[in-house]
Amino acid sequence: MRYPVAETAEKHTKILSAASALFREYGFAGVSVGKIMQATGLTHGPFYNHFESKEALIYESLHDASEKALAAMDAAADTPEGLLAYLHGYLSEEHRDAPGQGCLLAALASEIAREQDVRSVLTRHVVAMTDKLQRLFPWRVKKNARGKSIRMLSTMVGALTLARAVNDPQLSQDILREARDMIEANPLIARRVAREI
Amino acid sequence: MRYPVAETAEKHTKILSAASALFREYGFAGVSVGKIMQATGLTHGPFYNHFESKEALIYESLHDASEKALAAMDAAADTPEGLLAYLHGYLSEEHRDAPGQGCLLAALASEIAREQDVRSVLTRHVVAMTDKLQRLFPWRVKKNARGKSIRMLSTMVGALTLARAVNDPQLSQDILREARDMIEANPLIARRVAREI
DNA sequence: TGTACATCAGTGAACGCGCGTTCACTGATGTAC
DNA sequence: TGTACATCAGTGAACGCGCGTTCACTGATGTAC
Repeated sequence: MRYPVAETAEKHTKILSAASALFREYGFAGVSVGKIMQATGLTHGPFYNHFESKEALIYESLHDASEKALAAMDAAADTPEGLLAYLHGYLSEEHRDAPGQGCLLAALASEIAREQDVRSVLTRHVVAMTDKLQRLFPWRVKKNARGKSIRMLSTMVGALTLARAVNDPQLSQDILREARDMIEANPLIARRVAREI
Repeated sequence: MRYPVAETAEKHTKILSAASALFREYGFAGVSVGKIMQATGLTHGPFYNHFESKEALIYESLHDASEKALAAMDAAADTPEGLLAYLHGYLSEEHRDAPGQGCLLAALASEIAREQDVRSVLTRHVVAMTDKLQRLFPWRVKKNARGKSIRMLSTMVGALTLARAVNDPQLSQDILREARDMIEANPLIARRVAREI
């Protein structure tokens, strides 16, 4: 039967966001088209009314997740203090325990490396994140701001990935704490934080 | 037909090493039992003469890869200079382009995080690597050696993962170079390296 | 040392299953008049 | 404004395929005598 146009568009975005959360939580191979459609309350058939293939959905949902993440970063981190809070949140146990709502780099980078088609989306995401880091942080006045933001992003992604993979709760906590401490050990940040207190 | 005992043991290790390379290159879900057996020159049937299940092979091959990696690290990095060379190798383009022969953390951490059974193997690997780092490096005399080695491992894993996922060759190189520079920026390492030259 | 035979890893067809994808069908919506 | 009908997203059975796993069979090896 025919359905209202508004509902159709709504379902499209529901599929997209269900897919992007499930992919981050279980990986591309770990989520079937049927599971995604089930999460939106539909049967698996009409998936192909919305997307050309699972591959196309992966591409679109990553694009969607990237834009949402960057927008959220903009909203939260419009000041150096806000960015500091954002970085703390990134390296929090809450973020570690909710990969479906979290960073797509930490959740999917290794799987994306094997899928040629979606690497460009991830590349743009990495560039956008390092751009934001160097634009907002106090260290922007220093030399090699881009390099420092790349180092920081590497540490963040690595620490979150390891904190998730390890099954010793204490070690997991330690990994996150060390990465947080490292960020705050930046002299310019330390000065800024001290001023706040 | 019956086969010599020596050959049987040899085939067992061949399956193990083929599996551990293929898993790191294509992920657990990306490699079938048939592909692994094909890589060892056998048909898929006798797989179950050697291993109880694919799950059991994953566990055993990770264990094997971890021990080999730690042994190689021991052999290469028995001096601070050797360790420095090892770290350079870790963050090299050669390592980036050969995930099948490379670090299991960078290749499989996110997938392992989803497989409860094998997280203990990865946990032991992380502990062993940070232990080696803090034991061998000049910074061992300073405070919080464990913390610093955790930070270093996070940066290494994150940088290698991102360098592999990104499809811009220049950006990929920059990520690796920044991580290398970061390691050398450690004051105690810088002093040591300067003395070498 | 030579012979008879039990062993058991490898063979390859077959299994049930879940996957991505297709398709004939349904029927309320939106449109033409 | 009311009626007739074309549209098209959702339904759910079905497809071919590759997966992990099983199994009856093979036949050289290793062993018992």
